[in-house]
Amino acid sequence: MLSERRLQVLRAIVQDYVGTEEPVGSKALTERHNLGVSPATVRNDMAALEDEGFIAQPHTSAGRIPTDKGYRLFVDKLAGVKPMSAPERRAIQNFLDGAVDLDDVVARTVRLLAQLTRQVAIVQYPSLTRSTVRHVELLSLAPARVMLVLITDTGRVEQRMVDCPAPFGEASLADLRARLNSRVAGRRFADVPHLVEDLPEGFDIEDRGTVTTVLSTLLETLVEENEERLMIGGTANLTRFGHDFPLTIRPVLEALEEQVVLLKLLGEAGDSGMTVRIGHENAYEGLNSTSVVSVGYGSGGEAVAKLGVVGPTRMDYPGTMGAVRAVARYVGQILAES
Amino acid sequence: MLSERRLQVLRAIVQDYVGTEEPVGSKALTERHNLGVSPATVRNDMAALEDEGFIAQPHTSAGRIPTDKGYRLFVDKLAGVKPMSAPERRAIQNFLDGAVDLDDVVARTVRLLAQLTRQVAIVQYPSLTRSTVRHVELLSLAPARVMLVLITDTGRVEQRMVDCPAPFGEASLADLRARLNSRVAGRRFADVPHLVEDLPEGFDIEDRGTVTTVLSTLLETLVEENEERLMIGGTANLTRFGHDFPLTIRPVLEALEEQVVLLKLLGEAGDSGMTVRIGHENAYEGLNSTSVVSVGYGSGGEAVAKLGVVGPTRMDYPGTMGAVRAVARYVGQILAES
DNA sequence: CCTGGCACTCTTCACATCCGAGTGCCAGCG
DNA sequence: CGCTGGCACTCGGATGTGAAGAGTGCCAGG
Repeated sequence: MLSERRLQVLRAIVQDYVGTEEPVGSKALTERHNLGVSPATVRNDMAALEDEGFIAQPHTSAGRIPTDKGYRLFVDKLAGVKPMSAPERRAIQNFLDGAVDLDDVVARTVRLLAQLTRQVAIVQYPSLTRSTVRHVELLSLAPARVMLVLITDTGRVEQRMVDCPAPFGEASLADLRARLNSRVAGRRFADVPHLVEDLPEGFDIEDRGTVTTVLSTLLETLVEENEERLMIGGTANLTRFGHDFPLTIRPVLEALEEQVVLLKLLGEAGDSGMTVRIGHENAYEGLNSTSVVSVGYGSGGEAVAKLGVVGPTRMDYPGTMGAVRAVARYVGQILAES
Repeated sequence: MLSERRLQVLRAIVQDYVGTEEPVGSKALTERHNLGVSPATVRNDMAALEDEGFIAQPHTSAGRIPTDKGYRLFVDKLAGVKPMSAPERRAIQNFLDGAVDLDDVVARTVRLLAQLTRQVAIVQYPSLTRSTVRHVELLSLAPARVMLVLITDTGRVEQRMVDCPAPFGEASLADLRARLNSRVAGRRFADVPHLVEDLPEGFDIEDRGTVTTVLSTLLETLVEENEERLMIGGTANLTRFGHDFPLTIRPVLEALEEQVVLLKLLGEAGDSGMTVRIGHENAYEGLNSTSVVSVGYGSGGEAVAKLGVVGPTRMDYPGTMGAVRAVARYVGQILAES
């Protein structure tokens, strides 16, 4: 086990490196932090830390930089979450309060996160399956064409066109709409499939085909992989990434374009509490030089989606985590109000 | 006026520079293009072209590169639009045909454009005001809470929450819905404002406030600046931008985050036909080292929105223009079908 | 008007050098 | 036993020099 001082040395290395972006040497360390020991002692500690794999030297005669393992220890044991200041919290709230609809909430959240953390922000739309049905609407656009609109309690609206196998009268439509809503309104989307199972049975034989078609479109919309959407922002912050620019940034931009990758990324993160994935802990190779900080947010107790940021492994973890947590909290509040 | 040969020299310079990304000299030119004259002659021509401002030297003893003015001449007079090959056209069509809703169409279009041109793609959602109303739906979510849903013939759906000044009965709602639709269905959104002007007058005094509120929300939704949405993609292509990376790419990424800037960008482009804005022709400073190729697209004769790409001024103009035009054409077809 | 020749200009690259930050190790001290 | 100062060593980054090469402008001659 590492001695207390060695942990302090590691903490100091992480903090300095995050601040300066340059390998930090023993002398600089003793000067900037009063560790109460000489550079030589620190050098011994550093050698030990390097043996354990917490820090590394870019080349023989340079200072040390933290490894992914070093950051991991730092995040787990050495650093807390830095709470937002009161003015910051107020600013967050004010900014989010101005939103007019869900798209706007998400868009504002992305901007906010990107600005606060100076990193790339990712915000997932509230999951349908984890939300509650507020209303299901059916509109007849043509004799055999129906538009299906799902509305959740989080304000999300999803619509889908349905081509019916047979013309569907206005009366039948109203009937279906009423029965459907009486069954599912107020219920969780996840429960919808078995709530509507036997619905077609109550209809005339000639309408049954259409009812079935509408329902299957409804169920399709709820399939996990279709229903996930997200928004990203702050990609301009990637330019502050580091020195070996094109090589690092390229795969990150590519990853950000692949919603599938991002969704998986957020999906892998723990369901409750904040998750920090550092460097190679990320399954996707392009993100091996980044860290992802994510957390679930929700209107009530349960998380309905996640949000987070992607930044260089060399990031201000306490600050980032503080910002992410605070934003998630306020977004949850906003959603609960609407 | 420039002689025929000098124009050919300019064309050759543009083509070579676009291909190699390196300043092109007189000797290389005569070798790669059979101009039928010697390097010395070309040198004279180049000197003339430089005097006129079409090309420039990065430094005294280097080859020439085209200036914005040079590209402009190239695009206007020297190059055509390179049509897509048959397999390419088929691929475009296949790819777009798979879309399930408007969001999907737009998302696929962005991907497609980015892939074809290897540049950053921007696709605007069909403008509300330039589309036709298919249906206006009103849903009662709570006694004094109505959801307004607008559906266009292009498949776009916009929803807005309305807090009513007074409870609004289901009957009144149905009444309003019917009257509203009979007035505006099938009409252009742009005409909606004066079509509904006197609508409140037909209602009981106690409902009139709510009707007015609903209508004003409807009109707000149509205000130009609110109703424009767009999607971008292919930002990873920015990494192939050039050498002086961070400096060029940063402002571009920033511009791409500012939807306002992009909308203005597309807005400034001509309404019909393809527009190419080269380097400093772009009003927004951050895009001074990029060119923007854009064109309107629409389901029928008239353009309902625009799409385009942003790339380095050093781009393959004929190819890019060909891709942009082809994609716009097919998107129009898809929208018309839905 | 075109051409070959020529002197000139600059950038780029390779190579050599120097400097300093940082290290590891060791002997000595508390 | 752990901490310290001292010291030799390493290596990367900065700086400088020189040669090579690409490209130019200009001029005299066809």
